[in-house]
Amino acid sequence: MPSKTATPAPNPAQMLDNQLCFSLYSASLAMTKLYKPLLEKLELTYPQYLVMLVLWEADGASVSALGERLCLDSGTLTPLLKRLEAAGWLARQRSLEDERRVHVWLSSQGRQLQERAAHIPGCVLAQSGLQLDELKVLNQQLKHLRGAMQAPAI
Amino acid sequence: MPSKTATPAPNPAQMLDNQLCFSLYSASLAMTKLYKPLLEKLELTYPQYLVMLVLWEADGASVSALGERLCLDSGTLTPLLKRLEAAGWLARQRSLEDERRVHVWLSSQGRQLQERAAHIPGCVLAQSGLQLDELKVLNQQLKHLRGAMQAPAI
DNA sequence: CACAATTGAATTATGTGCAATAATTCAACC
DNA sequence: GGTTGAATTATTGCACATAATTCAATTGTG
Repeated sequence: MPSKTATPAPNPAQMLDNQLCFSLYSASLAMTKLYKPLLEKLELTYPQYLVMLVLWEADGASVSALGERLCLDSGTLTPLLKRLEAAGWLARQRSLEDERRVHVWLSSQGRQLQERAAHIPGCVLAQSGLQLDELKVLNQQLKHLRGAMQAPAI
Repeated sequence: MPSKTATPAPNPAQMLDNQLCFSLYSASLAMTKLYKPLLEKLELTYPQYLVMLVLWEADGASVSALGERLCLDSGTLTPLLKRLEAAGWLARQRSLEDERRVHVWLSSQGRQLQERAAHIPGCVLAQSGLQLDELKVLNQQLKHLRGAMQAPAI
């Protein structure tokens, strides 16, 4: 029943509990699950919610601008945007000036959704059990980490 | 070209840069991309690598034990384990004591892979630009956050 | 022992992420 | 004006994640 050779080398650097990557990964999945019941009422998925956040700040952004802001590429965004368009939250329109570009415009329903979603950050904060200060610090640390990881290899 | 009503209410709580959820989400995706070139040489995906980390610590774990450890369910793990089995890293075997259970055993190649993967944590640490201390603190904070988010709603 | 409830894994359907490729358009040059 | 090269989006294929369902095996209860 036990493996022939017991764990050959209990390398601490290879233990799951010591992996920042796993904490990040599992915390991110847990966060998505936390949002799910809140977003279901708006009929949004979590990545769709992120797109709406961007559009509430910058309506009319191009697909590539959305991608840059969210660190996602068009292969992810195009079908996602089509679903948001089918749901009536926005419209995609090819730019007249540069027909390579596609811009995304909120519908009036899409703009109204901002108010209906205004309670969500507070709900999540409450559920997380963190103080606002802690949250801000962690947010900064994670932004810093993301920046470091996106930097080109030396 | 601009939207009819300019941003109706610039609610700071709804701005992308203030969302811990997005920092978490984007940092996690960036982390996966950081691992990708390292794991490609071992022909593992990132979630597959996590499974291997668990098995190197606890060979013969059941599917449900793996799921509990990794916060993943059988719908994710079953096809993933089948791919790892097809690649020759492990074997799945139904328990004789309780035939509902399926246990996962490393092959000798799977055990040998641990050494071939031993350099990865160091590579990622170097690329992240963090000091080991910072990393440990962040790891603890994220584990705490995950725990809070997994706690049942009040 | 009978039988309902529970558990564990697999299956199915939907929605991301991402790499690779294709198609289209724009800009610059000849 | 036509052509070439770069930029941008769309498409395709694969691998997760998750919820919901199904099915078999086990456990608990009387």
